[in-house]
Amino acid sequence: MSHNTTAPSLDLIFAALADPTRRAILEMLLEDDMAVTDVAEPFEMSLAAISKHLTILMRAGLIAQEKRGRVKWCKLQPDAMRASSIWMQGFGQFEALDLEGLERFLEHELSGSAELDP
Amino acid sequence: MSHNTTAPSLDLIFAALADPTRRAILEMLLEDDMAVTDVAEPFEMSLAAISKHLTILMRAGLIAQEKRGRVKWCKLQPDAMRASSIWMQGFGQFEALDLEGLERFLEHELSGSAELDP
DNA sequence: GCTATATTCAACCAAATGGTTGACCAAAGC
DNA sequence: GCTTTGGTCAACCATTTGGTTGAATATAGC
Repeated sequence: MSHNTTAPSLDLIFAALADPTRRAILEMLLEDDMAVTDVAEPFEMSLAAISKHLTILMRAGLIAQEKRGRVKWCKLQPDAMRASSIWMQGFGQFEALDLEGLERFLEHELSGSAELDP
Repeated sequence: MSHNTTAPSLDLIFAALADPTRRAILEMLLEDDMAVTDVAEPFEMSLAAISKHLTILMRAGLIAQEKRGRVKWCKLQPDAMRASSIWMQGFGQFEALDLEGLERFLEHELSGSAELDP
C-alpha cells in the first residue's frame, strides 16, 4: 500500500526482465527462496555471472537478498512487478477501453488463481 | 486465442519496453496512429534514431507499420503485450494485486492526460 | 588455526545498444 | 523535370551488457 523506499524505474524492471536467464531465475524463486549457489546450479555459466544477474534483479527490486551465515538467500519480491504490470495493463485495455476485460481481469485477480505457464 | 504467425519472444518485448523513449512512443500511439515524422517530433533526437526505435518496436511486435503514399503509419499492436503481461501476472497474483493502483491507473487513462516525461 | 564452502570483486573481453551524421530512395507538389 | 518531404541505410562512436577468469573475503567445520 505504501510506496517502497526507492521504487525502481520501469527502465530497470523491464531491462531486468529482458534476459532469459534472469526470467528463469525468477521462475525458480517462485517456487521457493534459494541460496545463490543453488540458483546457479542449473545454468551453464559461472557463479560470478549468476551473481551479477542477481544484482541486476535486486537493483530492479525484483528480488531481495538476505545473508544468513555465509549463505545469501534470494527471495522473490513480487511487488516490484506491479508498476510494470499496471503499465502494461493500460495497453491491454486499449481495444476500446473494454471494461469487460477489466472486470474479467479483476475477477481473475480476486479469485486468487495462480497458473504459471512456462 | 490462436497463436500469432511468429510470436516475438519475451526477450524482444521486454527489451523493447526497457527504453523510456520507446515506452513514450507506445503511449503516444495509444491515442492514435501516427506517421514516423510525427512520432519523432516531440523528441530531441534525430529522425534516424526514432526510426531505429520504431524498428525495434516492430520486431517486438508491439507496433505495425503500414506505408501509404510516402507516409509510413505506425499503429499500436496491443496483442503483443499480452504474452509478457500474462507472464508477469503469474508473479503478480501472488499477492492479489492492489486495486488502488489499478484505479489510479484508470483515472489517469480516462482523464485523457498524456504527459510525456523524458 | 587450517581448510573447505559461499559469494563477491576486479580486470578484462566481445558483442549489443543508442545515438550521431551524411548519403540515399521514393513519393508529392508545383 | 526539379525540389521538397518522408523515411531509411551505412558508417561510425561511446557506453552498456553479459560473459570470462583469478584473487579476495567471510563464515563454517574440524
